[in-house]
Amino acid sequence: MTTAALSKQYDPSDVEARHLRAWLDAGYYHADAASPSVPYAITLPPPNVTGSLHMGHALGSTLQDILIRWRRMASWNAMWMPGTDHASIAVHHLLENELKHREGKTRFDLGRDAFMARAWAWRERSGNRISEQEKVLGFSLDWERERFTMDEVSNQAVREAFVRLNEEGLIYRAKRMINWDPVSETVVSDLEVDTVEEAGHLWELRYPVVGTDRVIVVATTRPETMLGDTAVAVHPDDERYRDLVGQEVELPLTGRRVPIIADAFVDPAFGSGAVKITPAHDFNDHECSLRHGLPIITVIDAKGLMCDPAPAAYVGLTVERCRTQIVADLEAGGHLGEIKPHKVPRGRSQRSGAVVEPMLMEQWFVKTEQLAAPAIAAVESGKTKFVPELWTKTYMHWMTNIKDWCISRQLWWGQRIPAWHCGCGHVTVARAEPTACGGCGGTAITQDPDVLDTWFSSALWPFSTLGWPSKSRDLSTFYPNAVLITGPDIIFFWVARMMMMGLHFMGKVPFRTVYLTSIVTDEDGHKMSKTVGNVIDPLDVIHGASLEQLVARTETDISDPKKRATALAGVKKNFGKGIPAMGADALRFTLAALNTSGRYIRLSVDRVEGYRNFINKLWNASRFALMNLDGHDAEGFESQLDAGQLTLTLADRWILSRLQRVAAEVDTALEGFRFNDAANALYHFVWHELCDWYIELSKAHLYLPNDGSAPSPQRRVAQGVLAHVLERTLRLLHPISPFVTEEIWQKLPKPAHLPASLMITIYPRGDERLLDVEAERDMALVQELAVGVRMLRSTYSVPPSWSVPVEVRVADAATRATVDRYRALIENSARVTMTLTAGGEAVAGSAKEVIRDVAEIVMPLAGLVDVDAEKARIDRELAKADKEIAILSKKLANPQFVERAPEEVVAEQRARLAEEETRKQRLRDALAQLGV
RNA sequence: GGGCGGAUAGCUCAGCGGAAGAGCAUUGCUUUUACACGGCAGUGGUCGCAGGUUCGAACCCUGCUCCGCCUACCA
Repeated sequence: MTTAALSKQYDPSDVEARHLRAWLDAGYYHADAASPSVPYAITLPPPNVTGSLHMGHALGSTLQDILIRWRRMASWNAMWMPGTDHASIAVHHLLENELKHREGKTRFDLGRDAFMARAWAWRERSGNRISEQEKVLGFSLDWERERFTMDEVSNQAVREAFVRLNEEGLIYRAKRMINWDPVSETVVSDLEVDTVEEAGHLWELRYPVVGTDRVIVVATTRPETMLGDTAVAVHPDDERYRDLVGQEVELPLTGRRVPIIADAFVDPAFGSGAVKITPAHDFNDHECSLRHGLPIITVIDAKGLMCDPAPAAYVGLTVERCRTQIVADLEAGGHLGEIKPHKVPRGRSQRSGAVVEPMLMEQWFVKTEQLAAPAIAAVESGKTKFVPELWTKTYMHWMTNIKDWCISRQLWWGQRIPAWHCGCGHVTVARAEPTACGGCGGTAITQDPDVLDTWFSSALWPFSTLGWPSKSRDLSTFYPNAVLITGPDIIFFWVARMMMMGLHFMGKVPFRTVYLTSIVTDEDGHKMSKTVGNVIDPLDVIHGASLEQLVARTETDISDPKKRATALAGVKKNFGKGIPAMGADALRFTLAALNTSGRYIRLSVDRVEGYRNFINKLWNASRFALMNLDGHDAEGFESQLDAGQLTLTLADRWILSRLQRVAAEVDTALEGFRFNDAANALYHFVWHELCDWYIELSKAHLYLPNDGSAPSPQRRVAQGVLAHVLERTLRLLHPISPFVTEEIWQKLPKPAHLPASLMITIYPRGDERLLDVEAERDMALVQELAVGVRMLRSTYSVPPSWSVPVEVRVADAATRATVDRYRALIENSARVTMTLTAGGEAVAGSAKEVIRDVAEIVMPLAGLVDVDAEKARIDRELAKADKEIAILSKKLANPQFVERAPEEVVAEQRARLAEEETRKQRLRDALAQLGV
């Protein structure tokens, strides 16, 4: 055997690279749309080409790969679609930042074409880096199909969808209040704005009422917008102002006269009960202005600077500076009332961090009401299900309150809106660039400068990746997808929109299940962030990284010196010892095992180390197997096992039965997306059953000497069962940890008919017919007795070398027969020699352990027993028994329980009471024998 | 303001109507030829609080207290 090939500690570095290449070369990742197998498709949420993969990607993709590898092994036609997203605004932000810091330029200095060239170069680098990382993590994506949201096929799909929606009247262009990002100089959607409460002030402005000596006081958090005020509003029922409604105020600083109006949206209890109305720069005010036909005066421009209709003194000031100036000027004029500190909800652009300015602008919109209805119905009827189910509510809530979707962006990196403007005012929307205006026939037409919201192409992704609008074989085979796995943060951005577009264009839901992953945080529950210095990079976990490397990278990554300092402090605190290389398998196993239905996964290097240890345990169990499989005839053994021709030991029968159970458990768990249950079931099986018990017990047979040239029959069976169980276990583990399992599997002697790779073996399913209940029951007794003896040995510090004689008192003939039959197993694993008795005499100076109501272990330890310690231990046991007895007796004494509870429950409780009473008696005897 | 979650062993979390579980940490013992990234054996919990439903509640219902996350036009 090739024992020399296996090192004591598993080293993932060369193993992973080797199998990765082999799988790719063999084409195992590819799925054929023409395959007769049942399709199972997943579309990878395309990562943004903004950089590299983070832990959130690693989690989501690991879960997807587990499903894909599992289904592929279970003979489904499993297809996993890779791709990347152009991430319009995110890439803009990134490149524009770089431009600003490195060259001191804006994108406008550079120009559209040059900027696009840079963006393409960036996407090339980032896209390649991402796919390399995905390969390193072992993700079995169908690379032949790799796509990009801005490739030619996707562009075509986008134009087709836009044109159709336009023809159907579901796209319109209108001047609306929108959120404006004055740094990126583009509209952003409501979803791209984070509202945070920031400390600010509430200023009271005193507006004189025309023709009276009265003053109406309005409260505002944004005094500078008073330059664009066109009314003052009060509540219609507000007694204080009723007589003023219909009159005018004269605005300070501008001298403009504006009306006092009554509108029910005003809350009389807030501030003074009077509100200044700035229709061009506030959502509420704008709606109010529409109700009252007020003029709209824009005083803030696209760069966030005060502009023309404002008095010349303010033009060109930033909003903040203008605010200070206005307050000073108002005060000078005696128009300022009280100033109070106030928490101001302030919208900030998610990407640029700029304070978002509500502005009135012409934009393109998708009408969502009609599109949302089928998307709501599909979830209500269960055509698409959310897992965990609680997300259904989030989706429904959004969908039923959906607003029209603003799809235009004043950016360059993205799909250009397929609309051409003409001097005649007509807008021509077309799939291909038109040569003439569709209205007047004139040729002086120009394409709309705007690009589409990134999420427009993403919304089409589940079918645009399959060739839509062409009617491809891929489309008919792989649409709808089986499942979508993504983070809950993009339910609105993406999931909802794919549902709408999928149902609209394909007539079917895009996926049957939406599985929402947890969010990965650091071990304290904080979001991982470069500037905090708590980011665990998946590649660092796989390949390892020294503290020096982490520090160096942080230094180059963060240009702001202040942020760099906090980031470095974080890195040093969190990764003081660096990150050991733990391999992709360990990381994947960790992510699967920690993925509960909770909302967060607190990840730490320590956690991964725990599962790295598990991988190492598996490695060493395999190493042990390979060291002891000389002469093993896999082919012959398998056929004899199938034919039931083998004489199996209790341990053999038990582990084979347990294998069936764990296979069934894993199957059920994966079926229900309970990845943690699957991972934990395997962890427990490998470590605490296969390693702790089966391997230990099998040593007695595996260490038997070869009888001449041939191994002894007992040894052959032990070899066969070990090899068999290990081989099936590797298959079960493969979807979670593909590399180490493939590596071991390749080395394991196995029947010739098996394929060339573990990846394409058949996934084991638990077979109930192969369960051996009797073996499991007997083994449980063996384990209890062995553990009981070890406990006594440990308590009394019996040297490991001393094979203690013990008396085992058994309650009945059946138990006696079982214990007797498996005597060797117990004696071996507990290093003890047993005498079986029916009970009886006290043995002076002995320690005793009671095994339920079936047996007692008496260990004679003349002179060794610490009477006080033994008494304390037994007292503890007695207290437990007494407590149980009290609860059970009370229950059984309750006539209503006996009458109303199901018969089997009552019977069970009676049995337990009897058991506890026997146990108690034995414990009391033990105490009496101690002579205390 | 509205909505949704969470509160279970020192930590992180499973369990979600019929005997309190795991991993890590911790305490002994242990370098025995698969593994010290190991082995063996322990310690550790009136399941946030208060009511209710039930023969029976960590689990279902109500209220409360903390803690998260979405979401919203109190200027």
